[in-house]
Parts: sequence; C-alpha cells; structure tokens
Amino acid sequence: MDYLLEDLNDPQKEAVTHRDGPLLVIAGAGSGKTRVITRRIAWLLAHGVDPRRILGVTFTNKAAREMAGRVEEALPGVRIRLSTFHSACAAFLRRSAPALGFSSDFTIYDTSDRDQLLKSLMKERGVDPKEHRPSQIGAQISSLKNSGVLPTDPEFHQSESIHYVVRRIYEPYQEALRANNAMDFDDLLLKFLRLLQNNPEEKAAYARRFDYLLIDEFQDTNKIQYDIVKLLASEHKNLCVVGDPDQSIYSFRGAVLGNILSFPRDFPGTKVIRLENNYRSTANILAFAQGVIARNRLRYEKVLRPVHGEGEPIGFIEAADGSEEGTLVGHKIRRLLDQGVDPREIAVFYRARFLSREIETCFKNLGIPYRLVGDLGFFQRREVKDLLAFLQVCANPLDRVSFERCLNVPPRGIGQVSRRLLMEEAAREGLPPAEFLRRGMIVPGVRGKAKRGFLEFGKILEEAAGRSLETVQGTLRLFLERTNYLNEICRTGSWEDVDREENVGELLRDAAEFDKRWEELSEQYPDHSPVSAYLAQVSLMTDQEERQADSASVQLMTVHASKGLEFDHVFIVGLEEGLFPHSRSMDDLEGLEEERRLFYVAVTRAKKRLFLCRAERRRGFDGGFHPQQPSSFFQEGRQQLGGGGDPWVYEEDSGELPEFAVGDWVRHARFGEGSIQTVIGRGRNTKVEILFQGGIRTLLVEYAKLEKVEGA
DNA sequence: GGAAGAGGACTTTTT
DNA sequence: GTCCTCTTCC
Ligand SMILES: Nc1ncnc2c1ncn2[C@@H]1O[C@H](COP(=O)(O)OP(=O)(O)OP(=O)(O)O)[C@@H](O)[C@H]1O
Repeated sequence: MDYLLEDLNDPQKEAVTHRDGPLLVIAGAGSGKTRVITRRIAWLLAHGVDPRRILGVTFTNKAAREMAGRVEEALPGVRIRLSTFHSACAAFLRRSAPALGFSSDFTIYDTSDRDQLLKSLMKERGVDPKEHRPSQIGAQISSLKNSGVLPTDPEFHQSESIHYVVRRIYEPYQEALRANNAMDFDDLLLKFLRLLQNNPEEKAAYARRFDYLLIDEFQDTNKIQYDIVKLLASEHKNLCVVGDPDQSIYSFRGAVLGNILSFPRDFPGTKVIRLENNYRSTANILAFAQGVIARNRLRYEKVLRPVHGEGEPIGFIEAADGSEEGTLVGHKIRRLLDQGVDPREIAVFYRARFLSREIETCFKNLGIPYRLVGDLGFFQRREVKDLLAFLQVCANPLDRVSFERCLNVPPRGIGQVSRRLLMEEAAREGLPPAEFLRRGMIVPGVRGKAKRGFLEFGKILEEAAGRSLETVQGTLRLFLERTNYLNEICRTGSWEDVDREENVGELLRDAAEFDKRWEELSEQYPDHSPVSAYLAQVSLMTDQEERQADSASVQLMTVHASKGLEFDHVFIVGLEEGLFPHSRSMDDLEGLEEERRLFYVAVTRAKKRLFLCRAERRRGFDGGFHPQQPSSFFQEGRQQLGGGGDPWVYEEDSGELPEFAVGDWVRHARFGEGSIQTVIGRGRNTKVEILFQGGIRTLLVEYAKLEKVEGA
C-alpha cells in the first residue's frame, strides 16, 4: 500500500502516516492540503480502520463529494461518506431528538423559512417587518447562535449591544421552532453542542463513536464547531485539521481565525506540519497572489514556493459596462474553446451572486455552455418550494411555516380572513391546523369557496396519510393530480411556464431516484417515512450539483463557492471598488483584510491563466448606470505586473458580417424566427434586438448565426 | 373576501 | 429580476 504515498512529498507523507494524536497541517494555497486529508483517510482505511469510525468533515456538500471521490480513486472499491458539519450534526441530532423535545424527523428550516417565521412572529407582536427586515433580524439571531448564545442564557439579557427587536423576538422564535418541530441551520450545530455539554452520557458515547477525526478548511470553523470537535475528540485526540489562515473567508458566519492558531495550545503535543510547495499555479500567478496577501497586517506568514514555471502573464479585461464585460469574457472563452480547451477547466468568479446574470445573458447569446455552481436556484424555486412544503406538512403537521405556504397553492379561495378563522378554531380544538383539516373538520363562519378549499386540502392530506407516505414520488403525484397543479400554474403559456414544468419534472425524477434507493438508505433514517427521510436529505442540499456534474460547461460561481477548487483558466469579474472589495466590508480593517483574503482565494484557484476583469459602469436596480472605480485589487495587478499595456486587443480578422435592418425577418437556431426591432452599434460589435415568439432577445450579430428569411 | 395586476424596495458571501 | 404590499375588480 506504499503506492498511496508515491505522489506525495516528504511532509505530506509524514502527515498521511501520522498515526495517533493531534495533527495540524498549516499551509498556503495549492500546497496539497486536501490531498493530505483524502490520502490520510485512504491510508487509515488501508490499515484496517473501519470507515464508520472515521469522521471526515468539510465545509460544503460539493467538497464532501469531491473528496470522497478522491479517496475512492486512491483506494478502488472502498466507499466512504464525508460530511459537512451541518449534515453530521443533523444526523446525530435525529438520533437524540426526543431528549431535546423534538421528534427524530424534525424539519430543517432554511433561511427563507426562518425569515417567514420571524415575519409572522413580528407581526403578532406589532413590529413592522418593513421597518426591521426579518432577514436582518434573522441574521443577527444567527450570529448570536454562532457565538453560542441562546435567549435563555444570562449573557443574552446582559448584553447591551443586542437590537431591541432581536431581544424581543429571539426567545419566541426559539419557542416557535420547537412548537413547529423544526430547527434552523444554526440550531443543528448549537443544539448538538448543548446536548454534549449538558449530558455526560451522550458526551461519552460520542467521544467514543469515532476513532479518527479529519477536518478540512479548519480556518473557517466557528466557535461552536470547534467546541463540538473538541468534545468528539476528547478521549482519543486523534484529530487531524488542515487549513490556511490566509483563506479564512467566512467570518460572517462566525468563523474565527483563532481556532487554527490556538490549536497547538488547545491540544498539547500537536504535531505541526507545514507544506511549502505550490503545485497548482504558474509562478506568475503565485507571485501575484503572494503580493496581494502580503499587504494584510493580521497574518500568519508562511513559505510557498512555485513548482511550475513562470507561465503566461496575467490578463486584464476592461469593459465599458457590465454587458460588455460579459461579452469580452465570452469572446476570450470562445477562443479558448476553439483551441480545444475543456470547458470544465474554465471558471468565472464573482463577488456577489447578482453579477452572474449579466454574464449568463452574454454567454447565452454567444452560445457558450455554462453551469451555475452552487446555484440556490432549484430548491428555492417557487414551484419546488411549494411541493416540498406540501411534503413537509404531510411529514410534520406541526410545521406551520410550510403549512401556511402550501395551504392556498394553487389558489383555492383561502385568504387572510379564512386563514385566521382556521387558526383560531384549530387552536380551540387543540389541534395543529393541518391535522384539523385532515380530519375534515369545519371552520365556523367560513363558507363558499374557502370552505370547499379547506375540505379539499384536508382530503388530500388524509389521502396522503392513508398511503403512509410510502413513496416520495407517489405523494407528490397525488398532490399534483388532486390539485391539477401543473395546469393551474402554467396557465399563461409563456416562457417561464416551460421552466416550471421542467422543474416539477426534475423534482419528480429526483424523488423517484430516492424511492429506488430507499431500501439501502432506510437504515440511515430510523423512524422516518420515506417522505420525511427525503426531506431530511433535501433540506441540507442547497445546491443541485449532482444533477449536472458531468455536463461539459464553463463554471460560473461566487468566489466563496470556489474555495478548494482549481481550474486551468480563471476569470474574476466585477473588480470594482465597492463590489470587490464589497462596500459593506470596507469600513474596518478586519473587513478589508477578509476581502483581500477572498481575492487571494480567487487568484490561487488558477492553474495556468488568470484574467482580472472590470467594467467602467454598471446598471443599478433602477436601470440607470453608475460609474465604477477599478478595484484596488485590479490596480495592484496592474502595478505589480508593470502596467502591462493591454494584453486584451480585439483581433480585426473575421470576414464580413451580414447586415441587418429594423424590420428584417431572421431565423435563429434556438429561438426560431423573429423580427429585428433595433440595431445597436456597428461592425463586429453590432447587437440586434429581435422579437421572437418567446419574447425579445438581444444578440450579437457575430455570434448569433442569424439567417435572413426572405420575402416575409 | 379573494385574486390578479401594478408599483415599490431591495440584492455580500453560505449551511 | 424578485419579493412584498397596495389597489382594483370579481
Ligand atoms: N506532492 C504532490 N505532487 C504533485 N502534485 C501535487 C502534490 N500534492 C498536491 N498536488 C496537486 O496540487 C494541487 C493542489 O492540491 P490541493 O487541492 O490538495 O491543495 P490545497 O492545499 O488543499 O489547496 P487550497 O488550500 O488552495 O484549496 C492539486 O492539483 C493536487 O493534485
């Protein structure tokens, strides 16, 4: 099994073969930390350690899957599951839920469920949700939880700095969660920690449950996570953590750099290993990255040497506005693709999610295949959330947030007033409203459409319950058929309806997939119906990676989502003051330095080629343009790299372009026939607005491959 | 009393 | 674009 060590350098070997006791690998970007973790897991497995006694934790689902893949690559035939902190804690809590006053199939609320609940609690207490946005209040509650403060703790009442709305709402919020048999993301960590702290038997049991703990991206753990880790490792101290203080980019989630720095003190006898070769990037890219990060003052210095040669210079792309930025990036990518570059080796990063829109539009027009990584999209889509809310109500009738969401979907005549009457009547009967309706009980004072609506909804619930939620797909289909959902929702016959239908189909497929695997999965979910197990799984999946993982597309993602990944060609867009670094982080040194770390992360993802991009103006939400100053990061690139002229020049080659005039009929491969509404610009930059059946599109003539339709 | 459509406010980063 | 509230019709 020495082959497991073959492609490792000496310090890596030392880390991988380190047997027992605390181990800290602290090293810069691209130095092979992740390789250490995955190889170490393989090494342990190869030496007879039971995979169930290893707990490997990463930060995102994506990273967990990727790393599991690498272990299986190194050790064919083996199967191992790596977790995120949240999924591991959720799984533990499901076993211990009754002790905490929850049933084991409790619901997990995502951020929008949380805000929904907060909103209704605020309204009940006469707090205007417009004056204090639920999401803001929720964010503050979240950061309290991430520093370990519950409303029942004395600190909560003593602290002066807590907003009065938070002060009023936090405790009712926790009570409501419990009444709904629900936890939010932060509860998953905090409640598990409290369970260990307050319960010596549980603590002892969990401290013996694993023999080896391995944690990637340790610089981004928060206090709660570290406390959990300490307790899990308290008996054997076989704890291997890996990280890079310069890549700490989650302080908004409570991450504390202190964790990785104080690790050797917290675990006396820690073996500290440094990795000092960068295997990922060209020397040019690495030198730039190090110049960038060297300007931070709060820093733990490390050595990092390039292994590769100088490589190509860094490129700069400066555009007049956001859409030109997208087009220029698209042009460049198109050329790379034409040279035979694998689209999966190209990535576009942005600081803020909304920047992806403009890029997407341009890529669509240019026909560049792309994929949005970590897109919240799918599970946040209206129709998907509606359907999941229905499943949620079936599985957990106490969940009022989901109940309120799907009660009147599709519209069945139930409004504000009938809703209130139902709640009051159900409360009088001492039943959750969902249960009240399921029994077919009547709400006095409600007649006509609303009355029928209640009865109908109750009947669907009853029928679903009658089938004991045995298959996810069956339960969904029941809802779809009884409500005629698709027809109700897709009435307008427009563009988006097709999407909606597809999303529903996608969910059904996903559900069917889960049903098929239920037999092997069921042991992971004790006391769960298939439906509640499905929900348990889905509510921790915030992305839809797997569905499209193999598509040959350019990858679009936030810088945060790029952590731990690598690509041959990287474009960082939106390098403008206020955007990246973001204005909300520019007030203090810590904020600015974190932006710089974030930029460092972005830069160090690139293996061969890096492009820094900015626009001179950008459209605001009102549609007007705002001038944008180049980001200091962009300027540093310019300076460090000698101002380097303009490596980005249009090539005046390709032959003639067809000319179009307003009113011409044209045919497009994908959008069909349409008429030209507007012609913008000249020559290679000509854009046309075309009215197709599905709506108006703006296309670049050069790439749209439009055909004139004569005699229309 | 409800539904559908118009108009306003708001967009950092994630589990 | 999206989410939410307010208005206008049924
Ligand atoms: N000893 C080695 N020899 C050659 N290549 C290596 C070696 N170790 C790692 N690599 C390669 O270097 C690249 C970076 O490795 P890895 O992702 O493990 O680094 P990392 O330290 O986790 O990076 P980051 O912190 O930036 O995410 C990968 O392509 C990996 O395959």
